[in-house]
Amino acid sequence: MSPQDPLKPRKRPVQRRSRETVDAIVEAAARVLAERGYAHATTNRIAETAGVSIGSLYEYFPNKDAILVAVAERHLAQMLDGVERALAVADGVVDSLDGLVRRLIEALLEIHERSSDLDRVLFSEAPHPPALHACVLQIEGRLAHAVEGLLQRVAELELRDADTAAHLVVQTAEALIHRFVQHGIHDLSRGDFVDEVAALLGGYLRGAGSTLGA
Amino acid sequence: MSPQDPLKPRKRPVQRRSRETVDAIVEAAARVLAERGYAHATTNRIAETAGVSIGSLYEYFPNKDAILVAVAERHLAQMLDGVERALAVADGVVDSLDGLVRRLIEALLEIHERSSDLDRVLFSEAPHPPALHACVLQIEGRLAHAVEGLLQRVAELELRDADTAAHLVVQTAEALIHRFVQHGIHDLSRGDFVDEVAALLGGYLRGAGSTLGA
Amino acid sequence: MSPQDPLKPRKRPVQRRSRETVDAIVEAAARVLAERGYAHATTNRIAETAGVSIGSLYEYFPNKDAILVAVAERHLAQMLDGVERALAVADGVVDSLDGLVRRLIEALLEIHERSSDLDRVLFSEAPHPPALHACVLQIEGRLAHAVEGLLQRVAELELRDADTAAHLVVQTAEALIHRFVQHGIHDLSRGDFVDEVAALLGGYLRGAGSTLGA
Amino acid sequence: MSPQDPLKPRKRPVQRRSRETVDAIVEAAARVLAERGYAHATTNRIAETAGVSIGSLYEYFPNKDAILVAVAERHLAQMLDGVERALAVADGVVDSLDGLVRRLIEALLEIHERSSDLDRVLFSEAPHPPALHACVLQIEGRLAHAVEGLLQRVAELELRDADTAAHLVVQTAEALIHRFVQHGIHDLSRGDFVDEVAALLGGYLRGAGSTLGA
DNA sequence: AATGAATGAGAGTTCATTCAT
DNA sequence: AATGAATGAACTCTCATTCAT
Repeated sequence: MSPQDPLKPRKRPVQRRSRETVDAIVEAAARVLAERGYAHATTNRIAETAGVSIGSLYEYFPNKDAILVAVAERHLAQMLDGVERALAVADGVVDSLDGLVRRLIEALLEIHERSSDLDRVLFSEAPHPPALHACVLQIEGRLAHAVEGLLQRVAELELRDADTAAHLVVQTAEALIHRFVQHGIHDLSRGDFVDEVAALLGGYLRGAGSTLGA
Repeated sequence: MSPQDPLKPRKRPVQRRSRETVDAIVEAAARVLAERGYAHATTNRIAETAGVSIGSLYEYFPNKDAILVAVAERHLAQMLDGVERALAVADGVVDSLDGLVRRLIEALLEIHERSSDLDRVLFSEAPHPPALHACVLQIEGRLAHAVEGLLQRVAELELRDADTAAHLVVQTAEALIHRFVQHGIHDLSRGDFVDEVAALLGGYLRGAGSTLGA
Repeated sequence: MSPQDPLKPRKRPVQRRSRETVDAIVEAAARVLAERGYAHATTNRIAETAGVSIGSLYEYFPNKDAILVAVAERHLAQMLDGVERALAVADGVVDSLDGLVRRLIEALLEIHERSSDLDRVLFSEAPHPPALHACVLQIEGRLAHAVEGLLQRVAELELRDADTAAHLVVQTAEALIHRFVQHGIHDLSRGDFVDEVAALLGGYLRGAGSTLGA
Repeated sequence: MSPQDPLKPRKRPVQRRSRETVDAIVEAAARVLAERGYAHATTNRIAETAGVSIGSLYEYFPNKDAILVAVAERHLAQMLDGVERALAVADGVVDSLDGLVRRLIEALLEIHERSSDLDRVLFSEAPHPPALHACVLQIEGRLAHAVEGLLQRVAELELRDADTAAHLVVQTAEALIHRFVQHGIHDLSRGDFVDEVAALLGGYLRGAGSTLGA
């Protein structure tokens, strides 16, 4: 009745059957997107892959982009989950800066490696409706927040603006890792790449207190 | 009829008139892509904007992606040109590391700001055929090479692997600046952003000799 | 399963609850048709508005057109009722021809004004299955019959074929009033319009005896 | 480039070939509409009937309703033409009121009889976008104007407001004839129907001078 | 060399209707 | 008697590409 947000799922699936349908659609969409790219991921193909009629698909999603957003949301949530789990190990332990940075890089790297095709489609190829962008922002914000919390426990650091530093670290890691996974960087091996990024971020964080303060 | 590279322009424009037609098409494509996005940049629209019939467009380009590649090539060449020009000022002068890094950041930032719409379309929205990717690689390689040359003149540095360092610097700067121009980073002002990136890259380069050497 | 008139309601609603459900559906359909037009009055929307599941709707109506016919029947019955009530006032009184004609026009006009949206949808926009047409015929017949009865009491008239005259009067009034309410006629004010139609019908009736007789 | 009127034909057909294409489409649309009704007159069916690809159809018409409007415009123009031709005979001759009225009725009747299917679809079944309505208004206006001119030559008449009278005559004749052709009126024969309408309009016009003046 | 009318596969989306629950 | 998830044929419309002129 109300002219609803054009990218929000159409109805809450209340019954178990419909919940499964929605899951099947999102799952199928992720696969089709990863395998064929955005342009060839047609709604009919997604429905077929999900083992669901096209009508059912449109029962739950008002249009193609809404599916895209749902896929991205699920994917980003999984990513965040993975990284948080990886960082959580450090929670009790007093970690060195280098250890922390490397754990972050490794976690992000593994996740990107596991879903590189979907990553490419979702964050390079597909249109970025505001809803998707907002979702990315939120996830990166939460990731930065988690990193910030850890940074403040590292004895050797005295950051002037931990918030900004955390954001820049996350953005830099994300961006470089995305590039590395997608098309490599200057033929660097995986190990060398990690070393370089660790050096980059470590150097930044060690200097960040004085730099901004200067 | 003969099997030909499907993304290379169809004929060498030998005559002057042809050359102008090709230029007009590429120019028009760049404008249409920037203004309407990849999805709405139809070949008919491009031809119309170029003041050329759709038939003529296909005389010079075998398909839509070939136009895309041509636009990207031209755009990247202009970008490289701009950065090289900006860095060239430093050629005679013995520059400080910080000065060099900031000049690089400023040059890239200005260029991205000037063409942010086209950048977004070309590097986020549009499909990335191998030919385009190769082109990007080449440009980034040349940029890294230029940066490497400058790095070796900076007295304070003793890089173990200047080549890799230069590549990473270029990639990091590129990636962060692209993100900053497209959707900002954590509400950082332009000035603060430049400071942070300078700190990031400066710290890396100063530490790079020992880190890799360790 | 048995071949059944495809536009007749499916089951006699014998029980009270069923009767209420049917009424709710017809009422909802009338509203949805008036508010969104035939093309956007989907059966799902009607069921939802009626507070009934789509399954239940199809329990009582074999298809969409059957709902349409039911709405039209109810609407026409209400119209007839209104006009008959308005004319009934004249029953005891010996009315002048002009008074009778004006009362008819006013009654029809008011009714059309009250339900102009539904009128438009029902009689202009929607398909006219035979069942609907039959219904219209019947109502107009009864209306003509009522008018005929009144005409015969008007002293000043001596109609040769009161039946035909009554039908023509009703048809003309109906048609002109429908047009006037839907899109106006030559910028005539409501009052002027009534005057003109009264003149038209009055003139016809006064002349009808001799004209046909000639 | 400009966001054009969504119901205006897309391009002026300049070359002869395209002019023929447009004509074929409109002609085919008229036939398909008349034969299958609005709901089943799909754009693909129209294109196929016209012997033209669906792409070509959308080259010249931005959407389905634009075709409808084009059909209506052509049809109305033909109708107007026919009536004007029929009335023109009276131009030189000093006609009696009854003669004039009958000639109008006959002309309209013949035209409606010739295209009753299309009439039904165009004016009852199909949606009435404003563009179509404007077109109807214009034609009826011109028809009324022509009738008004003739009325003023009829010696026996002294109309107070010839403009309004002409409009009402045209509207009434139109409406009744449309009904008569579509579903008959009270089993009246064609001849009787013409007599009745002539009586109706004649009576009105003869009385119109004094009625309005009263 | 250039034109632009024509093509048609295939896209996203709707909605009357069915049927397992 | 009632539900509402599921269906899928059919729709309108787009656009990269071809080819007769």
